[in-house]
Amino acid sequence: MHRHLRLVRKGDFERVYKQGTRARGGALLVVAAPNALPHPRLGLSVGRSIWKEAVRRNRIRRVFREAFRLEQHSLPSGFDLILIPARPKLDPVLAEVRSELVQLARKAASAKPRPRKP
RNA sequence: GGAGAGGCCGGGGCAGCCGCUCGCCCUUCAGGGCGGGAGGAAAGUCCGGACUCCACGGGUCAGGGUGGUUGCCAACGGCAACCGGCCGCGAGGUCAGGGAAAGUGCCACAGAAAUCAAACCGCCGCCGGCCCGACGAGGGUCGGCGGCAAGGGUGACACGGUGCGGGACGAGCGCACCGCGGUGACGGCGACGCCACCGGCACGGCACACCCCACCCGGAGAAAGACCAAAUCGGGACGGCCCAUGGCGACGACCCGCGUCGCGCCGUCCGGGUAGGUCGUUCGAGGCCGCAGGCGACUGCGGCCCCAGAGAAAUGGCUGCCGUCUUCCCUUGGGAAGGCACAGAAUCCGGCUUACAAGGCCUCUCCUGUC
RNA sequence: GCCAGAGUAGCACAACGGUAGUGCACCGCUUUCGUAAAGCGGGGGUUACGGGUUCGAAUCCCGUCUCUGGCU
Repeated sequence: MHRHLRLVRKGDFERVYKQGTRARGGALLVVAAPNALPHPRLGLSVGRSIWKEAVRRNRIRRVFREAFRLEQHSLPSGFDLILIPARPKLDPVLAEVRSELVQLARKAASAKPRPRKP
């Protein structure tokens, strides 16, 4: 996907974590924050605690990215979305991730921003 | 046919659609076309280098590493060939494999004794007492003196082992063979091998205990480092304004007055530097093929090829057909379901180590059977 | 990317190269009307794993795995 659809800067991640709203499902944890752009942007965070092997973490990133690519027009526009695996040892299935992504992104986007403790 | 030893290959294949990333080209700046796009271990980070920056006059010491020999290599703790010990009938495997007469230390328990030797049970001789016999010969027993280290027993290990002779019993006391040590000749670049002679035998083990000897080693690491450079902050230079005729400081030798400059504001420029960006960044001790040299590791020459370069980090998703394995079903023959490892580049090379499904190949050894 | 440290009974920890122990926990007994505490007795270990040195290894050496921590 194009570079402008991705979340790149360290500052962007910190802004979303600080101001964003969260929604959790069986496979995904979505953090959403408005970005003043006419399209959504994607950020990924897959740490070593999910899988020890790099291959498996790459697999999760690729499935998440593919789900975002296929559903980007069904997502609420003007939001930055950070996708985090909801639990360790996740073996992602594309169809489930797609439907859950749309559902959780809409839920998070409509929720009221709630200031989190630093 | 069975049981083994050593080494190697492999890492599913072909298409279609939708995507990602890099390079080149076209472009109406929307995009389009063509080509490249994970590994043998990319892994662990255990060694060695290249490349950067820092430090640096030399030597010694300290600290760390290596440890049969000769070679290969940019270098190595890697590799090759050879030597020696141990294991295996063998093919082969394995070994940090220098020094224990430079010094220090340790060797528990058991045992008499664990290393300048020593003697528990013992064996033998002499002397004396007692007993049997007869007061003798001979024998038994107790004590003393002396000789011995063969046998028993302890142990992981006990001044070498086996045999013969010898002797009161014994003992390298003598001899033969083996082992050990020394000297010399010969072969080999060398580790070492082999032969002869001499010595009757002493020098237990542990340096993967400290240590000694020989050789090697400066430190940090691409988040190294170089360049460009917003916003903000403060620094410097120049110009202008303001001087409330005030405040502080400097200068005009000193005091008073007075004057000039600066501290203030604005503008321009300069250098430092953060976010961010660019380079380093992929052509290299590079692959493949052939010829030549070498037992080999490897080297030389010639030809051909360009083979990932991301950066909150690309190499993906879906589908069809074929291959292969397992299970099940009807049983010429097919069908269905499920599976097809270990694992993901981050500056780059040379090794080592570890992980790895199914399958396949080469060489060699031993046993058995048949011709 | 780079670099340290640790691994011993269910838990927390000991152990000059010479029979692996201590406390808590567990089981049984004593004590009590009963329980707790206390006392006595007992079980429980491939010393993370695989090799090597040594007569002998938790300890020394090499490799592997796991965990923890640090720098950036």
